Amino acid sequence: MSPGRHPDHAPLELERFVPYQLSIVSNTVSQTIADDYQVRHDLSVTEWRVMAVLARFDGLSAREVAERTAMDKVAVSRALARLVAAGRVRRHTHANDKRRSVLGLTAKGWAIHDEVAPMARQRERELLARLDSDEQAWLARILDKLMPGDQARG
Amino acid sequence: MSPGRHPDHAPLELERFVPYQLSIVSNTVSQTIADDYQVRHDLSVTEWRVMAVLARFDGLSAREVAERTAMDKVAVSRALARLVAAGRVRRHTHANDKRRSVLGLTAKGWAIHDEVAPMARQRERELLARLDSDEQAWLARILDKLMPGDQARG
DNA sequence: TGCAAATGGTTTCAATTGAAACTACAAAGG
DNA sequence: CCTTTGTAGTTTCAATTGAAACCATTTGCA
Repeated sequence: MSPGRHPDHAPLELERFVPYQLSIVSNTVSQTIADDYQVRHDLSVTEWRVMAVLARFDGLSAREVAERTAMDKVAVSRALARLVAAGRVRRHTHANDKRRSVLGLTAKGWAIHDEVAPMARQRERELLARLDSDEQAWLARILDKLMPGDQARG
Repeated sequence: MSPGRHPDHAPLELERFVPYQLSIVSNTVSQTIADDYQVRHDLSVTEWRVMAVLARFDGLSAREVAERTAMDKVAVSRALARLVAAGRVRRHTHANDKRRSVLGLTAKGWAIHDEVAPMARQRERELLARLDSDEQAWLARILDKLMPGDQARG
């Protein structure tokens, strides 16, 4: 290598670089879903994730919501503040630990959930419709393997 | 109300919902790359993308950079402002159109590129190492199909 | 020509986000 | 008890981002 020069630059081909592709695909998909119904309900992606988790697991604390949504506790705290203010989530204090909150969807929250969830599934279907069934199966398998926290599982 | 599942409402299983998985995987991967070298060089992901594109295509305008990085023009403008200020990108005005800029990496820009690009590839390899070679091949194919702008190509 | 519309790029202002500090409560050890 | 340390959750402040307005130049066309 001659001094002071950079002879073999081997530039990255962004459009074939997997982390870049993932980011583009992910952002496009999330944006499509967000545009469609979440803007309509004045519901951010983070808020929707919190609602989705509370729909499955009633009575979680904010920390548990954070764990299950892969969001940090500040983001969860802010999402919850909005959701509670909007009457979509109820929050009361844990009987045996006054630090913890006990969270759940209200009737209004369920109503929104029941409208948004099928739509989200529909968007997922539309995304997957661009793949044939082999590709769909491989994608599911690949994403399972790439999800963090899955390294240990065979 | 007992804690637990609400099967009648068909709650979304976030961890099997493809858009969610994509977002988690994408963010984790990008963050890993960013932490590693880009923070070290005080280089954001957007700045790195601009540099990667200019490494391949010398003399692009800002708009062309925006097209090739899937970023909006405001983000590109800001990234360029920082890159030019840091002496990593040179910018001059197009001879026949004084609105357009003509962009390229400086020697300093190339030096950073030549350090970051191999590292980015290495991280990509580490990601893909979690998949077997069948899965790697399918992932490449699937991402190509899911990349926006690819719908038309058969 | 001359003037409206379009284009390339930047700036502004408000909303969003992230990191660290902070409050309140709980648990554990002396 | 009382002090230290840890945990749940919120607030604060600065940095980042996005949308719209903006400026300069070019283009289309009467």
